[in-house]
Amino acid sequence: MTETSELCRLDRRKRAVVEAARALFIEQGFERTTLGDIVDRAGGSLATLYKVFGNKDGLLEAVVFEKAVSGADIIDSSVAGGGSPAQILHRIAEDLHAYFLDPEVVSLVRIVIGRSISDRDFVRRFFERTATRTQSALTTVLSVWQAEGVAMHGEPEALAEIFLDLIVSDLHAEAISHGLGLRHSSDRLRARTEFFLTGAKITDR
Amino acid sequence: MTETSELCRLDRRKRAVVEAARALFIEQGFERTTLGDIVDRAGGSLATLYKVFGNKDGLLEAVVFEKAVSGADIIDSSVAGGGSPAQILHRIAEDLHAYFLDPEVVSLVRIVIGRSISDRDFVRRFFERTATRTQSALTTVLSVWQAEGVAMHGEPEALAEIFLDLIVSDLHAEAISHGLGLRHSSDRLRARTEFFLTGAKITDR
DNA sequence: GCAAGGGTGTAATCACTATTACACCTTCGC
DNA sequence: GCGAAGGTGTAATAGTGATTACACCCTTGC
Repeated sequence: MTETSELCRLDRRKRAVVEAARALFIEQGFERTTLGDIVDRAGGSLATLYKVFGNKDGLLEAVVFEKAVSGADIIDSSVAGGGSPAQILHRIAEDLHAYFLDPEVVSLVRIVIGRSISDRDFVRRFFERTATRTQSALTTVLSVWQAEGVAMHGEPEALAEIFLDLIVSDLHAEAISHGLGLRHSSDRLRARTEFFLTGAKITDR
Repeated sequence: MTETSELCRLDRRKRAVVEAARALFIEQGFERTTLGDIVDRAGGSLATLYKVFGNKDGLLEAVVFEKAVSGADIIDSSVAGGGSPAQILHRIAEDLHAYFLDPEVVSLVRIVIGRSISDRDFVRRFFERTATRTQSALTTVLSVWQAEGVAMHGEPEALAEIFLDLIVSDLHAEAISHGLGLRHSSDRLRARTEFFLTGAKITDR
């Protein structure tokens, strides 16, 4: 079987459908988007969509998990940049914030929350791949610092949780309030990271 | 109010419908609850429901805004209890937390978020009555303390925001993750309040 | 008691949309 | 070119559920 050509065609179709679906879900929400809308936008046919994704829920799954990236990679690469704990935390804060406030991510989160009422398992899998993993990555970073002799007040896990709450809370707020006049300036972010450093009694050097 | 007799019949009906609707919305979500379900549970008739609430959206509005209490009252009564700033903040934290983690409140928030995609105005009004008002109440409290000479590091408004993020973030997490193994112990709450006091450099007398 | 008007129960209406079925094309290896 | 395998377009199917219409039954003020 020379599947390359087969997969290629199918794959292109798949991708086009997922992309159209994502755009429409973000724009109008999951329930309000009809499969007809999606096919109109993506081209192709309803029959193919059903063959590939099974049903509408399967399509949502494909859309969501394509974008469900954990912040762990962001944290790791921020750490790799080197510097003092304070410098690294400032960098992590900025990078995470930028990622989590990406409008597409926010919209997807909003959709996932909406579905959480009827499908708990779905939302569990989503957050295991995103929030949970991000938190353990940060916990690890703090633990390592602690082992290296960096002074800090509190358990790494609890501190990681607090830090993420301070930084990512804007994602929650955005997802919840739909951009209700939040100011997420760079200064504000720096101030919060400083607040964290003070609260955790992490002294730079 | 001597109108009891007149209002009584209609009012009783109204209340029964709102109550049934709330229970069902919380249980199954807004979209999955049919007006038939509600009438079955509340008694009465579909015709009355339409006469009183106009349509399904009107009913949701009635349900949500009945429970949309701001945390401002909670804050005010915590303050009225007296004590040092630290003591008061600990009390506020506990009371707010208890209120915001009430399963009914969490479920309603989840529903509101779900609707936010299609109806921004609705969610705006909801959060203006709840979160926004809570935050200004706390800002006022901190400002007063500051004026009275309590040392603190940072603007009252920014600090109020941070405090609420630290304390109420569990509401977000609950609403978002649908109770994905969160531990919200009393110790954890106290630790976070302590963290806040340290970060804000508020010294207790 | 008794009309009148509000409340009730039921049965349409009406629109919508996921899902399936099916008969026609396209592509692609040969 | 050719013949499948797979893709496409369109038209059912089918279930749902908001909304409306309407004919009945209470309550209630007289």
